[in-house]
Amino acid sequence: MIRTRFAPSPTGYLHIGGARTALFCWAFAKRHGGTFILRIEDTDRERSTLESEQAILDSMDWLGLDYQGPFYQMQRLKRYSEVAEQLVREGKAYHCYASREELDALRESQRAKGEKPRYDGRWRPENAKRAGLKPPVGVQPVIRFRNPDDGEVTFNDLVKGPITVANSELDDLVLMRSDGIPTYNFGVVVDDLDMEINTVIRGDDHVNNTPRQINVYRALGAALPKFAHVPMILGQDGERLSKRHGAVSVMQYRDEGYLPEALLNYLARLGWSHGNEEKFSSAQLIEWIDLEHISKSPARFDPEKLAWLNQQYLKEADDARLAQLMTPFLESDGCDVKNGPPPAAVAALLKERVNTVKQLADAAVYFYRALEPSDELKQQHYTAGIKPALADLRERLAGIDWQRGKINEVLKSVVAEHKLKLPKIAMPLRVMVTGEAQTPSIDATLELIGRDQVLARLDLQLQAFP
RNA sequence: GUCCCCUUCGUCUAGAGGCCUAGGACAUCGCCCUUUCACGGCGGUAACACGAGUUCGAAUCUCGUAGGGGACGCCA
Repeated sequence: MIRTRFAPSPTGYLHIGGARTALFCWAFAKRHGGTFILRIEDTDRERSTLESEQAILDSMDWLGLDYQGPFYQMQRLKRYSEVAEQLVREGKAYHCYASREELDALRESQRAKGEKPRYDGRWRPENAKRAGLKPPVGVQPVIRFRNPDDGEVTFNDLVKGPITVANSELDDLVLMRSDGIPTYNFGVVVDDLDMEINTVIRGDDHVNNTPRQINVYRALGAALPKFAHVPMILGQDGERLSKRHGAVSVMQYRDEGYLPEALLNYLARLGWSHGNEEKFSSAQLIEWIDLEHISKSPARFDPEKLAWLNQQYLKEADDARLAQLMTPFLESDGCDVKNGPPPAAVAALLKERVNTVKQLADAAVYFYRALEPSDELKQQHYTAGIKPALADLRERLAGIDWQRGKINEVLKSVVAEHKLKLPKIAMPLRVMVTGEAQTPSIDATLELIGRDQVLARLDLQLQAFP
């Protein structure tokens, strides 16, 4: 039985890199009929916030990644110190009284000498004894793990293959801080053990932590989970993704009118592949997901391809759903949606011309209120000599059955009688009614806007004609 | 600085020694469709980082170089 987990720290919104990791964990668990756990790693009291936690939960929800939990590390404090004390008793960990200043100085001098900064083991019992170190009074010690001095740690990463690190590269990491809260490297191990996580899928940035954690597992006499480290997502410039790259949080994509299934699909395809498949559902992802096809190198985030995918999903999305998503945008733009054309019909007409729901709403505005054409458009399309034909058209539109086919007939006959080409009259008509030069086919557009509105707008604009 | 990892079109990738004169997708360019703009259809440009090996044969294996990323906290 596969058990995976996603363990974000609530120090910020859920960003797309985290979302992708969560997606892989989720899909992999589902693929094997296993369990996917959400664990909130809230041991950083400085930076953890309730808002962040909520944002993470909301994002998971919006993406449809269902989980068991959430579990909170701050509710398991007792358990960590239990395990840490046990390690101390067994001589596998020890108390360290070194001050932060002392450690900073140590690191700095090491760096200056071109060495890898690392704790020197000064409070290891035998060293402290030899040096005659006595625990300073009133200082709360941290608990450090006694890392093996020799040998090396090798593990077979399910994505990257075998990875080996010499123990001489590792130092004695802090397990428990002086305030009794576990550090990340200790918390994960205890939790993953207690929660029986057997497949750890997480970001690339944890590769270097893995050997340390493996040593802790061993000290605990525990069996190792399998590790799979997925590469990071980079910005378009190849730099680590950050706010400066624009939208990086899942919520932003929701707010800009992306569909969760599109984001999920894009994220899945970024750094993972199933042959040449580009567009696939979560169900298909679950069926196909495997760790072998996750690429080893970081991928750049491409907003254009996401936009394209979103458009693909938009095209086939249910009109009523789109109407619902689009309405708030419209209303905040001052449109009276209730008294205008049915938004589902509007969405149906526009959805294959836009990339996002927000764009959909932007494109729908003229269905709900008149937009004044720009001077440039007027100049371009309000040509001399065309006014009689337009006036004629206006009169005929007033008397027909208001439906697309009839509108089209009138249009054609006016064009014929005035010996014009269709675009010659369709363009000014379009601009007059919608204020724009680019809209869906004019008959369908007119039909939806409604006769009263169309006539009123025509009357107004006809005055502006030369 | 030290250690770990990575390297196929601009981007995401297929590729697991001969199927590769390297395939797909986004982007880009051109044509078609067309009542504008889209959608759609067709076609084009474009890549195995470099250098040595191994092999009858290498994008695929090995080594080196260069470049990129990551980690070195009482952060996660």
